[in-house]
Amino acid sequence: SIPNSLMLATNPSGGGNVSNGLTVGLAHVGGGGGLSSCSLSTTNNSGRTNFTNKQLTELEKEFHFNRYLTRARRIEIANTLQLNETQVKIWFQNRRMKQKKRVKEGLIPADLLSQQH
Amino acid sequence: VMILRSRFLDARRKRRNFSKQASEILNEYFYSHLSNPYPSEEAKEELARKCGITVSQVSNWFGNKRIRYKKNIGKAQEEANLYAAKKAAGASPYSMAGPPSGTTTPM
DNA sequence: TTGGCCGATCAATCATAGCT
DNA sequence: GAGCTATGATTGATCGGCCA
Repeated sequence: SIPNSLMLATNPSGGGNVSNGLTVGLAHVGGGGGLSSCSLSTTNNSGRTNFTNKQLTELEKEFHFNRYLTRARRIEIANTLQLNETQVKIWFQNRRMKQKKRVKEGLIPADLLSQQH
Repeated sequence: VMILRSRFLDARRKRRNFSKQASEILNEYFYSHLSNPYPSEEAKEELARKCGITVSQVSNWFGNKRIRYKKNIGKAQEEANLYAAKKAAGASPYSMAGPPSGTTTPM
């Protein structure tokens, strides 16, 4: 009867990181030399993927070109970057929220939110 | 963990701890709403205004606070008691509008 | 009914502040 | 100044709600 209590890690609007099956690329956080310039992302024990610099750079590049992805483009990017479609979709979703937040805080011009290529 | 990424200008590098007064206000709210430590957007705005920080910072603070409180309830209990006592004493210079919904033994 | 998006949040991690 | 803890910020991913 206390749905919003922190007890049992429940919360009002979901969230939480129940480890899912995402295991793209190498399935371990390399100990020593795993530089992010590698093309394959790694996944830590909690299931969180560590995107590589290359993947992030490409995703950013694509985002600046277009904030929304078509299904076809998503598949293309996923294949190119060796990520799955969901990861690409979620990345763009998070990226849009990040941009929105920055606009709200006046860190970047608002007209970026309406730009479309 | 060697993922350096291109975060050279990461805002994390310039962080400043909030003022003691701001922390007091946030903690006061948190511990008086322990059963539901999820402030509404309006409450966040009011907290942000009173603390002199942004709404995002308020959200970050509550996100961190909830997680860290859960991770160490025992340690936090001490802090909880402190704010509970303050509340009981009525010495709440940073009172928020709206009804508190917390207790000291939830979560 | 299905899939994408939004908004809020979680959880892990990063990087710095601050104390010993 | 080194070492360690506290703390604010970031971000991949999840959850519920909304909509076409």
